[in-house]
Amino acid sequence: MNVEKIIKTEKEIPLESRTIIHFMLVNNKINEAFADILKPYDVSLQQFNVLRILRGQNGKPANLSTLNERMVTKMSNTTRLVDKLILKGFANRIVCPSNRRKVEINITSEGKKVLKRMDTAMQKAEKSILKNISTKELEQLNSLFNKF
Amino acid sequence: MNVEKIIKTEKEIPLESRTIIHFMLVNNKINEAFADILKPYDVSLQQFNVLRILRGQNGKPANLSTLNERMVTKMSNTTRLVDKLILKGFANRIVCPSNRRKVEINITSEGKKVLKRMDTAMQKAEKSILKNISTKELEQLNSLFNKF
DNA sequence: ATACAATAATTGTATATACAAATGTATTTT
DNA sequence: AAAATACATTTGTATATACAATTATTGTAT
Repeated sequence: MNVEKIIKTEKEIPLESRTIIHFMLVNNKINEAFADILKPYDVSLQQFNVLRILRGQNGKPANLSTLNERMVTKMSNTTRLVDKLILKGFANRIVCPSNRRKVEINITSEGKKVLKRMDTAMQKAEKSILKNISTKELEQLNSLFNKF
Repeated sequence: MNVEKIIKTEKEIPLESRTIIHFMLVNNKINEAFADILKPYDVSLQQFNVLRILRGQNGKPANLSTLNERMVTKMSNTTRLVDKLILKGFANRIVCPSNRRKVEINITSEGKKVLKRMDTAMQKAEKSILKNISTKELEQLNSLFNKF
């Protein structure tokens, strides 16, 4: 992935800016790859992320603030994201009996079923994205990312 | 930046997935920092990017496909992005006389003026984002990103 | 017990983005 | 020259996301 070629510039980009642009380019590539995988299932990457969180609860319902805390990309309208999952039959939502301000969200069995299929496809995509990166390099990336 | 802490999970995340999640977390952080800087100017990161491309043209007008080629984050509706810039008085657009299918987009002097101020603020943000990263590490990141 | 503040989620509204279809123009083929 | 194709952009429509205001419920202070 060559930055200058992709954004078609002849100018020398300062190392700092170049790194950030590079960062964004790789991130876009990853996001597009994942979005492509998820498209047939009609869920966004964020919706997929929430489904995984819900499954990870092992039956214990999640409320909105829990979801927000755990989402990789936090966002300012989880209510509507969950609306979409419910509409698709992948989740359900009831008012929390012990605290009627809260809400209890669960993944449905249909949601689990579809998520399982998505998982397989997503793992394949992950492998493909990282096919040129060695374990040592993955560790390097992680420790560099820690500095941000 | 600790992945497990941020997404509040106790489970061990496989190195591959962890790297990608880490990637996204850092990217989100960068995007938020930049968005915060740009918010007072009422432009999005993509709009800022297009303004910079327009300025980089040095008076030579750009058409939509040129913009699309050079944008860091390509998107499927550059017409409307440019609409917004025109609405804000930062750009103008005329039909290309030599090929009436095309369009000629230029940055206005108002656009240049505001962009100059944004640049200063954005550079500060960039510095702050990278404050813990050495030159050597920046080079490492770039060469690792090349593998994607 | 009432008033006030804090918490949790929802709703309204605006902008951003994705994608397909449509429009208008230029080029190529027959 | 007319028809077909290719090109460049725009428009319609749907979804996604951001942010502020609102609603409903609970907790706290007087």
